[in-house]
Amino acid sequence: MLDPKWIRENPDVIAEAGRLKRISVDMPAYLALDKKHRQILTEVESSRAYLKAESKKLGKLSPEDRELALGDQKERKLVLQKLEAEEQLLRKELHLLAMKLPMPPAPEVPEGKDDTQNIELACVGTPPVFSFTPKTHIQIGEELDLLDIPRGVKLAGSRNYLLKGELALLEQAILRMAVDHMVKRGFELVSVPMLVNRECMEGTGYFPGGEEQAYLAERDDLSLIGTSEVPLTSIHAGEKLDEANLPIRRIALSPCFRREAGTYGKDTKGLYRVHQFWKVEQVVIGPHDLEWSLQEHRAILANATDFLDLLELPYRVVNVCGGDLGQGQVQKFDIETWMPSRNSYGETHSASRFHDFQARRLNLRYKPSSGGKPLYCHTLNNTVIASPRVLIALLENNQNEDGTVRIPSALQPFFGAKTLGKNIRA
RNA sequence: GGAGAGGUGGCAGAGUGGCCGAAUGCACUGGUUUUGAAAACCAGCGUCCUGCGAGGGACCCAGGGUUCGAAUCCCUGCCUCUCCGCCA
Repeated sequence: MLDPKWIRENPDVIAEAGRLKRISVDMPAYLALDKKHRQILTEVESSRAYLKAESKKLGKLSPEDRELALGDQKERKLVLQKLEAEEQLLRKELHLLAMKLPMPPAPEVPEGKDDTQNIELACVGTPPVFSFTPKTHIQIGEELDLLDIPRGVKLAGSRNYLLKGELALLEQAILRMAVDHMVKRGFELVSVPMLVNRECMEGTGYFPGGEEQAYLAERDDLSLIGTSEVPLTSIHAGEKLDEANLPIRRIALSPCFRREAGTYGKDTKGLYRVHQFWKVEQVVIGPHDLEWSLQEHRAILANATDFLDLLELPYRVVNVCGGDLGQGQVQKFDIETWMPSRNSYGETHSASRFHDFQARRLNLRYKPSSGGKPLYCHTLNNTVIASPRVLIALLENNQNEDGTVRIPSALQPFFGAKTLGKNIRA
C-alpha cells in the first residue's frame, strides 16, 4: 500500500513503476475516483455536521416545538443516507485500486521483463565435474529407497512426495542446522500459525491477487501459509512499537503450502516444485530508514549465503529485474544454487525489502525515540533454507559413484553420519 | 460441544438515549515548593482524516439496524474469561 497523499502527488512515478514491474496501472482512473470520493466525502461531512448540530438543539426543545422541527430533519436524513451509501461504495472501489498499485522499484533494480534479465552479482563455488555419469536426485533417492514420489502422488496428487528414513532425517538435520545458524546471529525463533486470516494475507501483500496460489480453508475464512513471512511480518500488525525495541529480527520454521496454479507442465519432475515444503524464513522489522533498510538487506542476504557456504554448495546471487519483482517489493536478490540435473542454477532463496509497503497495509508503526508522530516500519525477509528444494542440490552435487552421498562436514553433527545411504547398502 | 459473564482512553474503571470524546484513580508531561528528591498543590494529557486557517468529520471490539439524536437499545460476527464435557 502506498501513501494516498503521495499517490496524488506522484502519479507518474507509479505509472512508471507499473511499466518497470509489468503490472498494469491506470492512474487517471485512480485519480478521478479519488477526486470524486473526496468531493462526496466533503458533502457527507458537512451534511452530517448540520444534522448533528440540529439534533443537539432538538434535545433542548419542548416536546411540542420538537414535533415541528422533526419533519425537516427526517428529510435531510434521507438525503444524507443516499450520500453515505455512495461514499461507501466509492471508498471501497478506491481501496481496492490502491491495494493493487505497485511499489516503485529501487533505482538499483535492473530493467527487464523476466528472470532471464536478472543481473548476476556474485558467483560462489564451482559446479562439480563428475568422472562418472551423475544421477538426478530422483534416481539417487529412489535407488537408496529414501524417496517415493508415486506414493506421494497416490496420497495427495501430483507434486507430492514421501521422504523416508535417512533422507527424512537429513531434511530435519538441515532445518535444525539452519535454525541454530540464525539463533547464533541473534534471531528469535518463533513458532507461528500456519493457518492465517485474511488480514495477514492482505497485510503482507499476497491478497488481493494471490488467492489462486493459496489453499483456502473457506469455512473458517483462513489460508494456509505459502511462507512464514506472512505470520512473522504480521505479528505486530496494528501496534505502535517502541523505537528502542527495533529492529526485531525473527525466524520461523514452518511447512509452506502452494497450489502452484498456472505452472502445469513446469518443473513436473522431482522435488523442485512441490505443493508442500519446509522453510526457515528470516523476517526483520525495523525503523523507517532507507540506509538501515539497505544495510539490513545485505545482512539477511549474507545470512543465507554464509549458510550455503557451510553446506559447501555452489551458488550465485542475482539482482532481480523489474519485471520479475512482486507488487510490493522495492528490491529483491535471489540466490540460485547449482543443480546438476538441471544443468543450471535453480532459485533457492529470495531476499526482499519492502520499505513501508507491508507496514502500511498492516498498520505497523513505531513511536520515534525523538518524539513526534508514529512512523511506519520497514520490513524485509529472506529464506534461510527451504527443503526439499535444497536437497536436490545437496544430493546431486555431493553424489558418489556408488550412489551414496557425501555429507558436508558442518552438517555431519546434525545428521550423525558422513555419508547418506551407507547404512542401507552395508 | 453445552451454560454463563464480558469487551470503554497507556492501565484500572464509571457511564442504560440528548448535559459524553467520555467521570474518577494510576501512569505520564510542565510548573510551584525543596539544597536535591519524595510528598503536596496547580495545569496539561487519546488516535486518525480533512482544511492555509477558523473549523469540520470519524473512532467507546467489528459490521449492520432502530431513532431527529446511540458508548448506552436491537441483530450478526470476532475475541476474552468462568464452569461442565471432549481431546493430542
